[in-house]
Amino acid sequence: MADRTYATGDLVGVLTTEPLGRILDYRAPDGGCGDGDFVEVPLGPRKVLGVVWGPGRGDFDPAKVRPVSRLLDARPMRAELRAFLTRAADYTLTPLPAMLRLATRAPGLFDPPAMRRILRPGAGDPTRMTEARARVLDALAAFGGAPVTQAELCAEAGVTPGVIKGLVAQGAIREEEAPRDLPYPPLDPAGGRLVGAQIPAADHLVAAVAQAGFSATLLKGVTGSGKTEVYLEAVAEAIRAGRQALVLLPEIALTADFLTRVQARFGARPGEWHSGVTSTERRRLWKMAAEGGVQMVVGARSALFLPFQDLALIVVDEEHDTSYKQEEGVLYNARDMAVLRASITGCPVVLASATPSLETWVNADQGRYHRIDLPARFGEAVLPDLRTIDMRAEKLDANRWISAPLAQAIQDRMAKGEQSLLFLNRRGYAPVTLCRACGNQVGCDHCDARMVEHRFLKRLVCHQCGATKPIPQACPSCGAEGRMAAVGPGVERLAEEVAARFPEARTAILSSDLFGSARALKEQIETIAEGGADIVIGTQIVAKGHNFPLLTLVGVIDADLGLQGSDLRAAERTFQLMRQVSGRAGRAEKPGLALLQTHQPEHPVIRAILGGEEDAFWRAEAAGRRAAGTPPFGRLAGIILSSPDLAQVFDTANDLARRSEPLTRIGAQVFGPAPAPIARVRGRHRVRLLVKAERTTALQSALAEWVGQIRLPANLRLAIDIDPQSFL
DNA sequence: TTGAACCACAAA
DNA sequence: TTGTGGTTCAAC
Repeated sequence: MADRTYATGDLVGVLTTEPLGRILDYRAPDGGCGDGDFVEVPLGPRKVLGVVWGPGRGDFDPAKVRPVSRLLDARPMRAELRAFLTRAADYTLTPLPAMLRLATRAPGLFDPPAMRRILRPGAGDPTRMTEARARVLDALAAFGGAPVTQAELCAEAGVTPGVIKGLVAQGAIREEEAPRDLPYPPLDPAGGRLVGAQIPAADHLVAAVAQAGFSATLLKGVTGSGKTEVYLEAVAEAIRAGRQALVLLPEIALTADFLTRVQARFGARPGEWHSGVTSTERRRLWKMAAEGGVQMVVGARSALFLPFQDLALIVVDEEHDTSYKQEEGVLYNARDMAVLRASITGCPVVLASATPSLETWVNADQGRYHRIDLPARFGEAVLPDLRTIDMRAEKLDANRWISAPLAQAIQDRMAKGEQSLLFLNRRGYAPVTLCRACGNQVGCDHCDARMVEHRFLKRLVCHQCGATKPIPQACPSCGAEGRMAAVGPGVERLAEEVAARFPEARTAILSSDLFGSARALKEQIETIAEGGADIVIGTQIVAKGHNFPLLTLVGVIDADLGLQGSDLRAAERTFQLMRQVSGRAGRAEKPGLALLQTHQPEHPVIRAILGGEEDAFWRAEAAGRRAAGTPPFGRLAGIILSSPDLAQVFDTANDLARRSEPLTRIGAQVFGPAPAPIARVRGRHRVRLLVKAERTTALQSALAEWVGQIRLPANLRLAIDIDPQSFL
């Protein structure tokens, strides 16, 4: 769609961020406007943000059409981003205004340009050189003349503002006024040393960037194979071409580590985008993305909606990670949307993982994606020796979870000064608190979830909604005193067992809820990497890209955990998690060992993990899914209805199920309604329907027609989840 | 999403 | 009659 311009008074369509069903007609303001212009328009008694979205439809009473209030001071939204928002809205069945909100999520975007104070090297010398002052001047020089704020310089040099003030007073640093939103320091693409198989892999990606058309590549390589270095070469190519690159990471906790690596490679930090970034910084990055003042952005899934001026490459790192799926508000999978954006933009997308998702594996297998396999490098991590411990043969005391062979292995590592990691994917102290008198389990008051004891917080916590309450002395159900018992292990409790059995060991727990900030977590990780702990106890979080060079043993406390339930992806997820976690152990000079405690050592997933026959495992999974007609060979959509009124949700859901004609017409099946996996969350009852269709059908339009048949009661919410992560 | 308009009902 | 709370509707 080519951009049009409109003369003063012409009818234009404006998309606002208000949840209205349609694009509204306005009159172009004095001086005219063009497609993509950010505008402020009157809406009822209010003024709201909008984007000019094509010519007006002219079907609204001309006397009631109001003029655009004003043009906002921002680069117009490019046709490419508008097309992406439209297609993403259509695909996810999300109203377009909600999509626009995702793309304008930075405060103060349209404030008039403001100035702020920046620092530059001055002509004078400090009267007295102290260590802190030297650090400041070094840090300032390191910015290479790029504008720096006082806060940035303080952080970089590790000093308080007082030190800088002193240097300013003495003329060693000069203060200047500069526009508030500054370009990011330039990245230097030169350098980059690759070895072995990295070289042809990087060549391929660099060529794809240079060629500048859409292509999708699966970059598969185990931890330590140098995936990151390889795709950073593709980023370097984008920078050399004066264009922009986006790297998506699944988790904020990973960004700090990653930014350091980028800085080491390119000499400066890229733009950083996620929920933890200050609003000032977000506004700066949003503007610089639009103006070309940032060459590389590292971010969480929402970075996909930034208004890049000239995007040349998208990388989705750890593409299999489930946190790419947005599960609240607008429901989308950032990995899939990244592919969509790349195809609309016409640039390469690289999906990187050691353990790709089945969808990506199939796409590569069928030739839709190019596939590059990186072998482990010499001297780097290699897959450890994997063995199971059959827990049926182990007789453990009550409240003990570490088997004798595992304990012995830990003892051996300690004797050698090496580290062990115990992996248990359960936060808190104990997953269940029950009354020994009546058997009642303490649940959340607002959700149908059990509350998890967190001894660290001295409270019970609902992992669904976050509500907490004190650990009861008397049973809330039968009133019996002192009969409450903690049942089952969480990482905190496992730590207790470790402390009892290895009193001389230094232990560390890595669990997402134990750290107030990403920084505290990073410090803990660094301490461990430097050898500050003998035994590390961790949840999921340890599976994600942290390197512990001294680690040679991984003990998986409960390898069966992920296999429970009838979720289709359970096998896939367990396989990935076990591979990732066990991949943490060992390097060539210090071989690693991974011990999986399991009650079902003959389970096909456990055997596949042990056998290391990866492609065989994927092929078997793919065959199973193909036979069942489930993704990626069929399509699914989840419909979640929620309301405080239980009867109302069921009535509406049954009503929907009865009117399934628009779906059966395209050969789709409707299952349900059934209570959602967690039937009540935050006081709202949730009911779920599942729609299954063939891959090639027009599922979205049928769904829209189907849902459009019924009028929703006021406090009932309906969410459509295309390609749900979990389906049951 | 927001604000205004509308309606029912209770208090006075 | 006034006030209050909840629901419904339009917005260009």
